[in-house]
Amino acid sequence: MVRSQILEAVRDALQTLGVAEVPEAVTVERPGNPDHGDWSTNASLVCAKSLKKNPRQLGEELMAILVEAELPHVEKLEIAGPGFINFTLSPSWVHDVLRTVVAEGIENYARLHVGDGLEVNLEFVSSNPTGPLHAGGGRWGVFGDSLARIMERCGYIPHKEFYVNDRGTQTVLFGQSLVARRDGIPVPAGGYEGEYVTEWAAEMPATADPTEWGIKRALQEVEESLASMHVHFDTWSRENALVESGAVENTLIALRQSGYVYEKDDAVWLATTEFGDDKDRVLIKSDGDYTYLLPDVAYHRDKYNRGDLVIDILGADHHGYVPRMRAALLALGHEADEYEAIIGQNVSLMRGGEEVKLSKRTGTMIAVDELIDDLGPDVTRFAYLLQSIDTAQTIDIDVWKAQAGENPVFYVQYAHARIHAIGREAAKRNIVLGDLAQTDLSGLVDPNEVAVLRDLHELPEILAGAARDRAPHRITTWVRGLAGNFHSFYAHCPILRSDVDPDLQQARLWLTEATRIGLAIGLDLLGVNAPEEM
RNA sequence: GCCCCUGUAGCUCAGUGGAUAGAGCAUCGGUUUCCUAAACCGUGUGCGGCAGUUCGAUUCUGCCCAGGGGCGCCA
Repeated sequence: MVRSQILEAVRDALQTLGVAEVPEAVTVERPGNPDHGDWSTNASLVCAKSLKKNPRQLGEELMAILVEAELPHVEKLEIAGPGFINFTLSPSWVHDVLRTVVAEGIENYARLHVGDGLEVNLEFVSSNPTGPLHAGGGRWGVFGDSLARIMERCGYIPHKEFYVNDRGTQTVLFGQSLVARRDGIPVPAGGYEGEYVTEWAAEMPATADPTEWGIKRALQEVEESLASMHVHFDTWSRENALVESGAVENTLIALRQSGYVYEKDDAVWLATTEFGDDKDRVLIKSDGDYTYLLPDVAYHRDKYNRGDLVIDILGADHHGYVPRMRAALLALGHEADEYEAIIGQNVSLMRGGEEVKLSKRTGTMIAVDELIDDLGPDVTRFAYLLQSIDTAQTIDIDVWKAQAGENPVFYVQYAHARIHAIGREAAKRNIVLGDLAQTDLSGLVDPNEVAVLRDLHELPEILAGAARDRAPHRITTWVRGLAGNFHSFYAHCPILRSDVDPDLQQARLWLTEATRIGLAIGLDLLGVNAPEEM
């Protein structure tokens, strides 16, 4: 679109002036200050040195070429500040944006191909099947699901997986805890003391295997919680299944063949320090049982059957785990760029002005269900996706509940519902939306109208950045901005009022239609409902 | 001690190698003879500190300070 046309012209001009390879640092950006035009390039600042010219002088030469090029929509060019070239465009450029958005629609606008069909395996949540999903796990669920949506729209083929550690110490302890609660005896040391254990123990049939039953019960709970936030997985993988299929033993053989396995103190070790880990790691304990690591390596190996790039989304408390997994995969011959770990910072919850501790074992935890019950799935998702995954998050339940009227989710949803309300009102007034091709958009010059269209123009770029940087919250930020500019437009620019010129009315109706498309795309990427009325 | 994340407005958080750093909440004050006021408009002492790289650093690098998380033959 416009921006890339300008950038191309700038790069061409630089080459004409003798810049053999135009640096990546040469960019075209939206200046913060409207006095600096619609677009601005730093080209002369970046390239002045290599051409041994001062930036203003180079700017003059660039400008002469750019004027010659007669770029579409460009009305004025000027040099400002230390040597920026500012482009002022006629409003017609945003009108092209409107036509593009409407023509491509929800399905195709901001549908990118940067992913080039790469199959990406995303593993997230993967909590122990020893209790309900806690609010922290909910963050990874919503983040992973939204990232998958974003990557899919960018041309990747995402595959969402949940890994179930249905084997090992924790699940056994959990089973024992259930039995203890059922029989009224003390929970074993390090066992699970949450209230849910007592509740579930009461449901447990006498004949059931406690560990097996407990895992099933917990998984059912977790799956329902995730589903209630519209988080679904393509594959649920079981640790036990990997043991039974021989995948774990095969992985051990493969690791041995790599030459990085050795025995010491009756245990089997992997020399992960050869790949940058702090210390070597045990694969098989001296008691003969696997550590967590070995089956997990087998699992990661298995995941490459369902993706060429494997991404783990982990909580901050697991970040120390990443170097050993990376080392194991490198030992098995995978390339460094085939594995990636996203570390999410922790979530804490506030209620009644106090922090609610999240621990399955001590029992003072808040399950995601409680959050969803209090806030609903849309608010819960939006709250989770409001900020960067790199930031420790505190969700104050009281605030999100109390704010119900002026909450960012409703603010955005209301913008969408408002557009539908306009449509309903238009029908009531027998105002019919005409053919866009026949519509004169030249009346859309109000700053509020232009602001909405500029937002829409930015979506593909924002989306690409969100996918590249694994940052769904950029979509949240963008969609809030679009909703805000739309509300301003609505307040300042009457649409259906009888004193509005018919041509302008049609143009504004098309503007609302383009906005509807943008909001629907943004909300869908977040997995938040776009209501037609509220 | 080592590793990861964070430090931006009273609070919760966005944001950018550039020319005047934003939003919501909170405060105070405005807006409705025809489109939903869940909205709009106005109101601000802020980039933890010190160096370095750069034409230019809040953004990149190093160190320091502060907060969170991790450093098991647990997961």
